[in-house]
Amino acid sequence: MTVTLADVAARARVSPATVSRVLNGNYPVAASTRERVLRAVDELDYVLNGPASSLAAATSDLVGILVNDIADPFFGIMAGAAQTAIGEGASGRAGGEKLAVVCNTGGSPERELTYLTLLQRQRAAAVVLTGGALEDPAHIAAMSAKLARLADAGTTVVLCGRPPMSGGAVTATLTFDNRGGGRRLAEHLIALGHRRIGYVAGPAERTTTRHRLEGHRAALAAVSAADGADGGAGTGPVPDDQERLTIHGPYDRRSGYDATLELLRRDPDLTAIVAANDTVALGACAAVRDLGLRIPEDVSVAGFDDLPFSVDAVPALTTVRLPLHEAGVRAGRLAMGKEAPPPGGIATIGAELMARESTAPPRKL
Amino acid sequence: MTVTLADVAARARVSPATVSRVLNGNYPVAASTRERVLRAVDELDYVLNGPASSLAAATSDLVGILVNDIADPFFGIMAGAAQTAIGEGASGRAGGEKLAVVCNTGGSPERELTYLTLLQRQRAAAVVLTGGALEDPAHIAAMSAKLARLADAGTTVVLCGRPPMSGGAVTATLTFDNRGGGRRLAEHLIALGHRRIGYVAGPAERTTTRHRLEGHRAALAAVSAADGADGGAGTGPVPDDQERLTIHGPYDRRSGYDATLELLRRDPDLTAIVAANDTVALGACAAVRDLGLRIPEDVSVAGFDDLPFSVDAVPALTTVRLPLHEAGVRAGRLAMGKEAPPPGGIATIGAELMARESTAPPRKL
DNA sequence: CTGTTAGCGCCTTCAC
DNA sequence: GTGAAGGCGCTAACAG
Repeated sequence: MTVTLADVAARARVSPATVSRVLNGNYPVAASTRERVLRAVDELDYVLNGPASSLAAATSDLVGILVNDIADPFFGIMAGAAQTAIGEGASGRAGGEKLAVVCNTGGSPERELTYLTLLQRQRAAAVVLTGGALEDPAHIAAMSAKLARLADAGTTVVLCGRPPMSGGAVTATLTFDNRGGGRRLAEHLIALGHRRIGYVAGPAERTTTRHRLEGHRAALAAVSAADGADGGAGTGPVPDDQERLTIHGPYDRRSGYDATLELLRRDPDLTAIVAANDTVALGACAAVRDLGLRIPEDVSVAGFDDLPFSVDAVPALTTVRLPLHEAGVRAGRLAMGKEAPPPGGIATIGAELMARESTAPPRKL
Repeated sequence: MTVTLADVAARARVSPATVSRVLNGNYPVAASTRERVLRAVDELDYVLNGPASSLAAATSDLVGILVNDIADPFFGIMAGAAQTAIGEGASGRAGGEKLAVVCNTGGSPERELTYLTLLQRQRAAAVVLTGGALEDPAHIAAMSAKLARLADAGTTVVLCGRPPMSGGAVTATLTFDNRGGGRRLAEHLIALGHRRIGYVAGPAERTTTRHRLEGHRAALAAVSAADGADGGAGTGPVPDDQERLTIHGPYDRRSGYDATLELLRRDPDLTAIVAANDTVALGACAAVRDLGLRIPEDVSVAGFDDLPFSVDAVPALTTVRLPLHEAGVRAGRLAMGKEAPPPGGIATIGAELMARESTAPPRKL
């Protein structure tokens, strides 16, 4: 029924081993022989049996890319870039390519582990984990163990936009400077004169959430110390109870909307809202407008990530740019061994402030 | 080094065959035996060898989902929904799950075929193709042939948000009513009084592009016939040369921006711009604003898809809603055989007009 | 440079 | 309900 390597060998009048060699291209074969084999492959419309090949070779050409939310362009951009970088070297004829494949965990720790097991089962050549990690100690331990096993089995592990993990299982880590980005964004608002700033944070247990928030708080703490109790140059002092001005929620539009309504209810004198990311910021903008307030005259709003739609928001969204595409490409190359890991295995990727129209000096009270 | 099924059998004091039976769960095994085997699996931290298993069984648990652009939420939402639907039935312990995996073609026909070959190689259990198809006859023929081979090998093929293909290879097709959506959107604008409407279309050779445009043109042709030469109730007659008011380009923000500038240069009297999708519409909005025109007072703008950000655009974007999530879930279930195919194998999914603030009656001249 | 020989780890009839 | 044996299709030493 299905044509096998032996059939090709018969038609080309060579041994199966020779066919295997020309197909894998990692062994010298006479040009004329190769020619004959390739022709037989075409004539028979032969397709290699992946499982058989993987079984015999004890490796596969599968590369897994794990993302938290495939519907979020934040992950889509990174994953697409990584997939492209991995798919390169395509000889057109589906020769030695890897099958780069993205797996959507939906942010669920169980599914994250399940996917890793599934990939382990397939003897994946490499695994790329993208985006923030969960801070639950049990889950971290489970992940470390799982990654260690994968590495043992020869799978390359790359982290992209994710904090470093202890243990030697990880080949390379590309981590975003979320803390620095958060800090610079807050400093930008402070420089404009803002002191009462609401913060719509992401899910509490995620590293990305914590780091961005820490950067934000650090900037506020610094100005608080400098200004003294009188509030310095800005509109009053930095409020003491930052917790009250922070609301956690998922990384979606709805969370931004609801949290912003609540923040402005708790403290109608807020002059700015900072959101966990651009999507959340969009929701925040909608809430501000629905309250009859203007952006940025009445309330400034800022996001994070600089997704493609952010520049088209009205007013254009002030945010922090993360080089998602570049990071994805690099992660892909790292996973394929096309690029040497950074010194120490860890590279920090900068986050750049993009000051646009959604932030401005606060209205004088 | 790596623990095999035989190791588990030895530890559980049963035969390899028995271990296989409890792992696959498709054969009666005594409860006590099963218990013992499962314990051994846990103690040894055994992970099934996928390739070996697939080779012996001649099937794999891999399911491929092909998308044109993973960074576009249009595809992300469908793919995520499909992946979730396929991943269901997870017994928690990575038992009988499928490995649902998304492949990004980047809209390239070669990569589409390459991915199918790769999936064929892996003996994928099912393949879901999402989004519009290329209309190049050669590519269509190649795709049909490839899908036929996949189907022959036992792979289920499902089309989601894609036009039907001839040939019996496809198990089920879910196709969007792009034509109807385009028509209803145009009718909405016509009812508001618009007659001179610019159209920023997608890539010329894609079915989605053509169908949406056809719907649009059909509505205009109808009103043109009804109004007669005097222009009827609207602001003047429907222009004859629709080609001149149509510009093709990729499905991205930039294309919308550039094409809109060009359209308004060609005909400054346009009262509305219709975009191929919401992302393009965002670019169109930016261009209109940069020309110093107001939306919708000076120019109405509309999109297609109703992606999550569209409701937060300012003004909120009039668009056509496609039930992407529902379609994705259904495609996933179809791929898993959890749901019977629609009668005739083809189901058309409706497209609903979402009239919002970015469209209004044209200013009187 | 090419052919021969063993398995890779598992599933699946068959017997019991 | 369980064990024994053969083979799935390919690759990787070895020879030659």
